[in-house]
Amino acid sequence: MDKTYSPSSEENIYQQWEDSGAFTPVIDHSKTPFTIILPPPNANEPLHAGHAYYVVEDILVRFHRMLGDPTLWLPGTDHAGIETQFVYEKHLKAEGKSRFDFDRNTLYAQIADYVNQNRTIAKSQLKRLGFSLDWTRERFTLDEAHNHRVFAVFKKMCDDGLVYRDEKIVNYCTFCGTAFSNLEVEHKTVNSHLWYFNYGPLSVATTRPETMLGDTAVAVNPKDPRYSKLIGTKIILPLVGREIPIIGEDSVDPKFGTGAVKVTPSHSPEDYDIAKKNGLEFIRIFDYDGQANSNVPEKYRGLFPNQLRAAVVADMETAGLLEKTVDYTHEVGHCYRCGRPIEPITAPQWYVTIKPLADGATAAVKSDKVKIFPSRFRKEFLSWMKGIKDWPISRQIVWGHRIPVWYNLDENPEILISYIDQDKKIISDYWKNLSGKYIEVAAGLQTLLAPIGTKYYLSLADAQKTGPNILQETDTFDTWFSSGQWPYSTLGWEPDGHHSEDFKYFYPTSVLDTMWDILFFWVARMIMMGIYVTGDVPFKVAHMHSRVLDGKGQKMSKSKGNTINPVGIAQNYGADALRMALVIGVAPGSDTALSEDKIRAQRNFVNKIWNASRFVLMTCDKFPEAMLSPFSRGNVLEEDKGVLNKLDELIKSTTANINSYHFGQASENLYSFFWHDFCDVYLESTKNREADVVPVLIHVLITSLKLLHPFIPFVTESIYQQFVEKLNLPEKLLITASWPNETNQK
RNA sequence: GGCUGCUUAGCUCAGUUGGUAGAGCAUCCCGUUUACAUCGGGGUGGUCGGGGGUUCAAGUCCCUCAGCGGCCACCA
Repeated sequence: MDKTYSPSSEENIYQQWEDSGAFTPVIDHSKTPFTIILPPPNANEPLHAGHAYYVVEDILVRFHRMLGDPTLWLPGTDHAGIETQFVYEKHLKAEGKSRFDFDRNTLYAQIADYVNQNRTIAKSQLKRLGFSLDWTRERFTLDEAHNHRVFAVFKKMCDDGLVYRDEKIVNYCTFCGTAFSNLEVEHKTVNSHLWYFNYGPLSVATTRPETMLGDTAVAVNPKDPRYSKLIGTKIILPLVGREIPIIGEDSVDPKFGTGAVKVTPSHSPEDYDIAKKNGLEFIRIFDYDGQANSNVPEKYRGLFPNQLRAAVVADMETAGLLEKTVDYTHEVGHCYRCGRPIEPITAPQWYVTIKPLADGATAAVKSDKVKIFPSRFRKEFLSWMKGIKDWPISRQIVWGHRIPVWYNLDENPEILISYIDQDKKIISDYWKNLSGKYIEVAAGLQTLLAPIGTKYYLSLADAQKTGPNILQETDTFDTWFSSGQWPYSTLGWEPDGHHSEDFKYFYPTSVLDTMWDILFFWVARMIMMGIYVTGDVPFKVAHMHSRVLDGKGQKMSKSKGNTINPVGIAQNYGADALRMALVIGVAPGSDTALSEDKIRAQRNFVNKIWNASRFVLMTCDKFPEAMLSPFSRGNVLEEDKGVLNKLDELIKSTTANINSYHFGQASENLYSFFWHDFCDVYLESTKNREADVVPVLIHVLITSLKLLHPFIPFVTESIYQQFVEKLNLPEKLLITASWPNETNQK
């Protein structure tokens, strides 16, 4: 053995594990399985330091494998809809192109190529970090099998009346060209202004002057004596000349601004509600690319919101109708992807009625059928569930599962179609003006926009029975609608009820581990959909692990240049050092600062284990006749009792700490025992002892290796192999060796 | 605005049911024919954010104040 541990052999060890079949469980109905589905990494970029936190799952999986449970850790990758398309569009931009240069099929194929390359990289990286995943069961969210399950569940939801289309206010990013759910909107504090506009008999205060062109009412509080007699009268909207009513609305706060609110139903969530309640007109003034449309006076058409704002304010001022401008700080929604302001806008979208699903999930969490750990996330979960809104599941992007509904164009001439024609020009027009060009339209199709109420079919065959000119919806599912079905889908749930053996045996899974930032996006959706589809929870425990920060406690980001490449670390210091550094002394769910110092310290620990083992092997060589005699708990000498008692405590505490997800404590105890109790004290004490110490030394070392193995699998396996050879141990691989029991009887 | 977490040694952080303060790194002294200098022995260093309360006993429970962070949220 070399004087220092070298991580260069780690890849060989991984290969040995994989070849041994240890990652693939044997289904045994007399035993309870232990199952984890890997949160599929996004297949759009190499892994980052956060992915190294899969180590939590590997610890659990290796622990249970050693306990003898049939243990499955199922790998996969996520197509990651908007995230991936966004990344890919950045590549396109670098080439001077954009998504508008391609028909949807071509764009999809390009992104698919890109993703396939990244999937290969991710797989090799996961292996490099030692994750004991069952690669024979690898999945991808756009696999045919997953696709057909997602579609079947959508159809089931339609049949159950849980799917509907509506043209509500949605969070729309005009740059990304798609709607988002509330979760994908980041609220940022913005220093802006309140503009006071004279609307004739009264004045309004607004943060969004540009939307006044779409005002269809002014609302006042009916109890406000200043305005109550104006209710029911009409005013002429400045700049536009349209007549709009003054209405009474309880939610208006008389103390804010002027106490009168301009109502823009198509561009403000609050105003949308007011309009629905009062039967107001909806005038959408922005198109989905963000430009002012033909509903505004000629001179404003084509302006983007910020340009329109300047123009409106200037014109109101010129008209003598701008009373004052006051500094005002408020929260504005921004696109979580591109960072631009979200435009609340009415748009037809597909929705899932969420209440029935949320009720099931809430009950499951309240009854602890799904335990959320650490418990503060349980509180967050329940309070979010309480206020949950219907889920907009459609996204106006290419990269994802295309929603499986089909339209007969001739039945729906008002469908708006964008396509690339034979001359490579983008045409955008209604079907009624395009009929006769079906083949060209279908070939160059980019998007279609079907008005609310458009008749649709849930299968292509059904649609084709009604006519020849059929197009599938171009919206895709929210990526979480797909990944929300990951647990039962990857295990082989089948819509026809003929589920796979895997599903029957491994579902519900044991633990779902992820970072807390996707508790609502993903964990909640999995619980809701899992219960709805299978009648059972998708996992019994949802464990939220820590967030990785840099050594100074700053969030890692490429722009800051403080990211850590986990594979680079593994090459320099060994995957074991990285793994240990991520878990040691970290409180459940808290942030962890990952510095190179910390990794180096753990590299030293790994080396310490290596050298202690070297010492034990040398002692074996010194007393070759003693090394094969078995360790016996019966005749333990006084001088060995101390270390054996501590070892027993360690077995007990490690087992308990892993079972209760206290990995930080478990690893700290292991570190402290091995370095101080075993090496500094006990090993030193054996240096002038005789052959009788050898069985004890071997016993304590091998037991320690077992306890350490879930945390630092490579070095422990590597050392174990030396002993297998020397002592001809019956268990040939540490990965499948048995977890220690307490042995020392006091 | 609602909810939630954090504040412990110079730095990064542990401390699971309350019982005389811990680790790693850094620092200082000593040590190398020794399994390991990616090491060993020893030391310096904290009135556990402030205040109050419960208790025989509080870093640990309760209240309050201050600072920092996170999540959620349609108030013009």
